[in-house]
Order: sequence, then structure tokens, then C-alpha cells
Amino acid sequence: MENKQVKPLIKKGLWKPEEDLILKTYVEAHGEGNWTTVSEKSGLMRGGKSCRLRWKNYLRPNIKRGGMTQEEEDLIIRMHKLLGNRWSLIAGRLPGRTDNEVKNYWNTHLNKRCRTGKRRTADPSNHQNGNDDKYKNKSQRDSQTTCSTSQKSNPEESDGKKEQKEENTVTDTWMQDAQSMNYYIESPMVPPCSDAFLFNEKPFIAHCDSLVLFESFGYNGEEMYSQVDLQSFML
DNA sequence: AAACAGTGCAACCGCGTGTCT
DNA sequence: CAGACACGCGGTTGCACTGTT
Repeated sequence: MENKQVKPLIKKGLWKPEEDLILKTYVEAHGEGNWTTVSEKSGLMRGGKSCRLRWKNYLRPNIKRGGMTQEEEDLIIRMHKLLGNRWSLIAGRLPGRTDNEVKNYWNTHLNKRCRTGKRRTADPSNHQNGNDDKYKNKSQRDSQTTCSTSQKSNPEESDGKKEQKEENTVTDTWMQDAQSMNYYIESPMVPPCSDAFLFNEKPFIAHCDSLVLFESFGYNGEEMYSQVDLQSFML
């Protein structure tokens, strides 16, 4: 094996502003794609994946930074109810947001909130800048940590593809939560059509998620989609 | 003021899928 | 058809930052 090919040293870690500038300039000049050649031709000692991720999540135009608005947060919750951990699909409904950002936001803010049954109220003073956790005292955070830590350390949950079970648990919690609050219920564009759908073999509270659901299918007010439609969409 | 603990987020990794040859 | 390659996605990790003791 003396002819072992020497791989170029791939740089890792946080991106520097100079690197961002190089990548941005290169992509704007040559367009997206061929990420593996970007590092060679641009002079960046980064892997193609890293370049692609950096561009997609931070450098491309129209990226929206900063805390989620209440509308975005509500949409994420409803989309997650419908789609599960399909972050790219969810992010696709949020202009300027990336799948990574949505995923992080869910894991750090929304997931534990759903689990604990807590939710952001309509009172804007409760969550103005997306950094609400910073203002929680220790006892509040400790109760949340139990959830997030157990999620991380539970070997059953580290399996990756057992999201179905977790999904059902969250669904139950969220459904109870949603039913107890008017906050998510009202959607002026869709009539309350109750259990027209099944989701994870459970009745789907359509009047809670109808906005997301019909948006996803391009609902025009005339058609009613069947369970089969929904399942084929989920596949 | 220092040490410690918790949190949030950027980035990496592995895997699945699509495309090309 | 099969293998190689590129891309995209979701899960996970590492670390800087912030709050608490």
C-alpha cells in the first residue's frame, strides 16, 4: 500500500468570516452545485458537505435570522404534527428558514414545551425575542432538562427510526393540549371538519391541523382528501 | 471572582436516494 | 444492471455562552 493516496487536509470547525466571503463569492460566481470541487477551486480547505451546508444555512440570499415569530412557531408545531421530523419539508413552508434551524428550534424550544404541556401564550411579553429560555430560573430549566436529557440518553430513543412511538406520545400530549386551548383551533379558511383523516392510525383532529393539512395539499375549498391521499403523501 | 451546570446552535456524520456512466 | 459519485436529510455532537451557586 505504498501508493496510498494522500487525502487533502479537510478543515473542520466553525467557519471564519474570510471563509464565508470566499465561499459566497465563489458560489455567486459559479452557481450552486459541484460542492466537492468548490473547496479545490475556491481554495477553501473544506469538504463539499461543509460548503454546501454553510451556503444553504447561512450564506445564501434571503436567509432569515433571529427568533421565530409566533406564526412561524405555530406553523412548525402543526407541520410537525402532520409530517413528523421531516424538517426540510417543514422548513419549506417557512420562507427564509432552514431545516437545520427548524430542527434546532424544535429540539430546544418546542419539543420540551410539547412534552411538558407548556406553551407560549398569546401574551407577547412571554416570548418576545426567541430567547425566552434565558429568562427562566433554574427550577424551571431543571424540569425541562429532565425531558431533554432523557431524550438524549434513552437508548431506546437513540435508535433513530423509532420516531413513530415518540410521535404518538407527542401527538397525544399535543392533542390534549390543543383541545384545551382555543389558540390553535381557529382557522378561518377551513370549516371544522372533525375526524376526516387518520394520522398514525389515530383520528386526526382536522380542525386543529387543517390549515397545515390543506395548505400541504393545495386545498381549494371543494375537495376533501382521503386517508389514502394523506398516507401516500406521507410516504 | 471562580467554578460549575445548563442551554442553544453551528457543524459533523452516516445513510438513503438519485443520476450518470 | 451495477458501481461510482453527488446530493440531501435527519440525528447527533461539540463548544461557546449564560446563569447559578
